[in-house]
Amino acid sequence: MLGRVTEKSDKSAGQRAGRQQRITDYVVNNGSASAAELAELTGVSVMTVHRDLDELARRGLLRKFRGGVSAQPSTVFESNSEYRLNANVDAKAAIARQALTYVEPGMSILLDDSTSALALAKLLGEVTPLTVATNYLRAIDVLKDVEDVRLIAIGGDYSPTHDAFLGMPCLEAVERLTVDTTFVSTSAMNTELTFHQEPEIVMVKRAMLQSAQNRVLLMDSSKMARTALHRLAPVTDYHRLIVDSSTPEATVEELRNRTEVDVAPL
Amino acid sequence: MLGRVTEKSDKSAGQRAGRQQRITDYVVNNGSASAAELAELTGVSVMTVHRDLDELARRGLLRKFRGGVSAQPSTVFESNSEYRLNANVDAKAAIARQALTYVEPGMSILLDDSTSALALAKLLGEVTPLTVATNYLRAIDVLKDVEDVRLIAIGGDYSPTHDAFLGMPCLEAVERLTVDTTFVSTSAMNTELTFHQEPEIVMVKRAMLQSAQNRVLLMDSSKMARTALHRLAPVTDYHRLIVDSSTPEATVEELRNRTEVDVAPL
DNA sequence: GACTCTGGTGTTAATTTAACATCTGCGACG
DNA sequence: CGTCGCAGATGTTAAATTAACACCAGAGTC
Repeated sequence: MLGRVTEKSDKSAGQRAGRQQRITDYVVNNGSASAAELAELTGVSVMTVHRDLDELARRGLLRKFRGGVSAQPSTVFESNSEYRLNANVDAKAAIARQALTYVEPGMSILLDDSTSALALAKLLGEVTPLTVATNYLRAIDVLKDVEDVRLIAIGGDYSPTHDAFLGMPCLEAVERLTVDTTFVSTSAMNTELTFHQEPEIVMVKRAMLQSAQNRVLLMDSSKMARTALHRLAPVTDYHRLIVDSSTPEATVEELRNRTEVDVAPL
Repeated sequence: MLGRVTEKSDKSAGQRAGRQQRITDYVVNNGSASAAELAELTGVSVMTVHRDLDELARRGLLRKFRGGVSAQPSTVFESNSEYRLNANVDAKAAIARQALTYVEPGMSILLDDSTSALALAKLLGEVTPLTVATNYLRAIDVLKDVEDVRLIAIGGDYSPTHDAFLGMPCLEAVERLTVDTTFVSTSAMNTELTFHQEPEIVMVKRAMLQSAQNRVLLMDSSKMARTALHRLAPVTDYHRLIVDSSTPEATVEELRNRTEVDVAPL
């Protein structure tokens, strides 16, 4: 408690974010860690570590248990909103750019709570006027100030890990809509099926697909050749599939047997 | 730890159930209590009280927080499987008896996770052969040994508070069935609508109603003139409503404007 | 009768938490 | 320009909770 003065004096405010990042990295690397261990690592009291861990656990990055914390199983970690936002940004941007070619002024579209859909949302200002419905809070934040976009927020139970509105209220709201095109993404797919590990999310995505004339699936190559517990829909249910350019050629060929496939140019 | 010998010696085994009952009563009366307080009351160690409280909380009877436990809000408490089993047994039995008149040999029926449906399950051996599907574990236990009843268990995520299988797997299983008659109950209704406070349950009941040619609602009078957060279905969606004889005559008349109503004789 | 086995309980030490205390910027205000 | 108070982050302390182990009584086995 005395050898810490040097650390504290350099910039006493706002170190919290950095410390939490350091904690997260350490735990993800080691699989788990005790509170005392992390206090040692960060040079801060055990109490403060606990406060950090509470926050990180609430955000869905780590899992807390008596004796310390552990990293989330990868499926959970990767479905976390914060994590996803930083993964494959270039591929997602390219996919979104390609998807934009299917958006025309005057259309109504539905976006799910995926980072790919968010990337698309950021481009939608280019083809106004539009009507856009989504349950993804980040997309809502992006779209709310765009001129000539009629934004319909789909409400529901707020989920902190997804930063989105889910549950039955969401399902009912989606079921009452019919749009021209739905753009969705998901966390896992192979050449036959799309999957997701969370049943709540599956139900929302299914409802969204049902509510559209046209269904477009946005998938960056990191999701390919993976499965998850719950089946979402067969690939043939989508009218079009947009993938990024690092998707294996063989996979693309396989997919072309099932539906239209666009490879988004970088 | 020494003045307790008398208590321990009278019958050292199996006192756990009684003690937990005493704890539950005390907490429900007082609204809340501390672990130390309950240790004093029951004459066991704080550790043992904690173990009891863990179990009671897991069963959904009490809510645990740091510093003690509190009673569940009444809506939660009343939707608890254990509680419901002991409420209005006579009315439920009479309703079940009446409902049985709509069951004929050879039919396929669907039962939800209600005590009324359980009461009906207990009578089904009288009109075999039957095909019975349910997601309620207690009903499964009742039916599994009945001769000439083909029992279809509807699986899903197990919910300890309901003692039933719910969630998406359950929904999908129900959607794949079509039965002659569904018997359901719910926790609240007025003369126009039926309600339930839990969205998961609402979805399951709705799916069950969809899967049936014939929909029968079983309601004892304690559920009348109450509402809950989520709407389940309008009264007109049910083909028949069976109530107990202590339902107010005016209410029965109102309901008769909307659908067929049977008042079950005691 | 001695043995094991199991389930319930008590004891202890470590962990976690709530509540309070302290410190540090930072803006308002005189 | 000082200082007042406020808000946010952190440390301190005492109490609550827990895991792990120890203990005991009854049921069954040999």
